[in-house]
Parts: sequence; structure tokens; C-alpha cells
Amino acid sequence: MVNLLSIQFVELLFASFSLFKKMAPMRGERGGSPARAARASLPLPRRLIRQIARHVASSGRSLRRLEVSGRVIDNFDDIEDASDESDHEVAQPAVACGGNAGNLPPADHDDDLTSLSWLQDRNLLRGINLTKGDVEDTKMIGSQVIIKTEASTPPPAPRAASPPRTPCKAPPSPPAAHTKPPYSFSCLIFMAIEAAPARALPVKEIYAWIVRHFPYFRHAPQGWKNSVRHNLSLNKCFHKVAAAPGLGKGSLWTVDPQHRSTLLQAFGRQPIPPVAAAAEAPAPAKNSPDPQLFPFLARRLRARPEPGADEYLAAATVLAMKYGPAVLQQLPPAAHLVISRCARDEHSYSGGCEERRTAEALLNLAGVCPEPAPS
DNA sequence: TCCAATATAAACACGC
DNA sequence: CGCGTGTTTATATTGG
Repeated sequence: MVNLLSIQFVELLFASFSLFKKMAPMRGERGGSPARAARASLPLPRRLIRQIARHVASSGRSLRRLEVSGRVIDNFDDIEDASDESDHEVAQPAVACGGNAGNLPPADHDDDLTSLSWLQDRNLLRGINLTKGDVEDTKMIGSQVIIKTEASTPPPAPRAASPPRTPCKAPPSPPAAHTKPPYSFSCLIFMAIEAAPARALPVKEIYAWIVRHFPYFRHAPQGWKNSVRHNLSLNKCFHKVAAAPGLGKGSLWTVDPQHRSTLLQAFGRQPIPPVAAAAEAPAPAKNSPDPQLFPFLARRLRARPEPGADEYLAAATVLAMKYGPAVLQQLPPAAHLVISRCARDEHSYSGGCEERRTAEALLNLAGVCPEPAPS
């Protein structure tokens, strides 16, 4: 079997090289200072390295050493200090690309180099599975990237600043009751509705679900409920259906199946879930979901879903976002295949390529390895 | 700078 | 009238 991860990493290097070439006229091809030359020897885009460092930092650790294809980066001060102007500077890749263009992403994919979602898309961060503790940790990513970390000492002082608006590309801090969840309101609503047995909830229940699973909102300013209602009304992904008799005030809200992929894309724009929450140890941390959180989703996933039913992709995504990828490993391999096929087949309109990339990114994020399509 | 996505606030209507 | 729900508008923020 071909080492897919290695291929993907070669793609990363090739894509970086393409970007490097694209940027050349802007940078001007002059001889550089020694410092510049040293910076230019980085085997990864500077911004990419910073994003990896921030992701590692989100677990309370610090990035100490990053090894890419045998090339070592161990001075991150220089990278942090570098100006934005040099963000895209990448040395010519140290590996031969060997005419792998057939597997290259579309040209516009280069833009994704500046986005963490691109890392997910290319499956590079999947291997990051840091654990708490002070011992040094070494991880392999894509069999060619090695990240060494150590516990940050001292841990960064909590900032009194208000929580960042979501979504944000920066990885979220480890979950805590006082921190705002890194999910947008549409994602929160999506999760709440998808987790419901009937996949329909009245507003009140949506509030309750959010408060139950994200304690931040227990003491958040009341405006967030207004935001939820605003989101339900304005977001065409959510539909109001007739209220069941005896429900009381209000209607039931559902996710429009036609717009589920939009919500999935929104999920794809969310930052990677906190590594601590994604660790396979199911010991529920503070603010982490109850194991019984999504019994219906889990049942759906285990019930050999029909091919093409993208709600299983949604369910898989929601499950993985909440439990971590380990949840999906409990599923039969056939379920992985169905999810994979669904992701590839369901979107055949003009934007299908993007849809597929998003779906595959979500699968990667969820830890599901899509099987290569049969030729 | 522009734009899209999102958050937040507020006003208002409606029905119980 | 109060309250919850739903709609709409306006504005701010953030990141690409």
C-alpha cells in the first residue's frame, strides 16, 4: 500500500514550492543577507510553522523542535519575530517532487497555505495527539514531520481580554468553563439539532443543549440567546417546521438537508478541537461531553448507513468534533467506506471539488481515512 | 481597502 | 401586561 501520508507531505512541499515561485517576482530575487539566507532555508512556510506552534501551544505545551524530512527547526524565536512580509518564504523543497502533479490540488489551493484548515485538509495535523504532562513528547506526522514539545513553563497568564469572536483560525485554548467555545452559533445550533433524536428542536431546547454542553453560556451575557434566534432566522440552513401539539410556544427548528454541506463547510472553518479533548482517553475533562451525549448519532453511524446519505458525514463530524477521532475508530470499517463514498459522490455540481476537499478535510479532521476511489 | 462571515444589540410584531 | 419567540435592521469585528 502506498504511503498516502508521505505523498501528501510531498504535495505540501510541492505546493509550498509553487507558492514560493509565485511569490518570487514580489520578493525580488536578490542576494540576501546571511540572516535572510538562514530564514530562507526553512523547509516549511513560516506561517505554517507558526500555526503548528500555536496549535501545540494550545495544549499548554511549547514547540521545541520541528523536523521536516530530516531538516530540523529548533529556533522558533526567529520565526515568531519574522515579519509578515516573509511569511511565504519557503526554500526549495529538499525532496524531489518527481512529477506528482497529477495529485496536486487545484491552483487556487495555494491560497490555502495561509489557513490552518489547509493543514487539516492535507492531513498533516492528524497525527498530533499530545497528552498532558511534563514529559517531553515526540510525535510523527505523516511519517516525515516530527514535532517535539515540552510543557510550557510557566503557563501563559490568562488574559483578561474578552473572548475572541468565533470562528477564529487560532486553535482554541483547552476547554474551560469560562472560555467561549470556538464554534460559531450556527455550528452550535447544528450540533444541538443533530444531537436530538428527531433532529428537530425548539429554541428553548437549543438554548438548553448549548448551556448543558458549553458551560460558558451559563453565565454569558443574555445576548447570546438573541444571537441564537437571530442565527436561526437569518441562516437559511435552518428551517422552522410546524410545532408539535403540546410543545407550547414556538416552532421546531431543523437543519435543511440541502444546506447541510454549508454547515459542514462552516465546521471545516472551525479550528481544530482542543487536543486534550481529542485524546483517546475518554476520561471526561471539565466541560467535555458526556459519553452519552450523542447516542442517536452513534447509533446512526453504527447502523450501516445508506450510501449517499450525507447526514452520516454530518453525524461523523459532530461525533468527532465532540468526542475526538477515537470515537470513529469504534465504527465498522464499512461505515468509513460509506462515509467516504458519500463525501465523494454527493456533490457533483460545479463546486464539487471544493465540496470534496471540505468533506475530506472533515473526514481527516475526524480521523477517518477515506479509501482511495476504485479506478 | 474591500468583502464575507460572524457576533452583538436593538426594535418590533405576534401570540399565549 | 409580561414573556418568549421570531424577524429585521444596523453596526462592529475579524480574517482573507
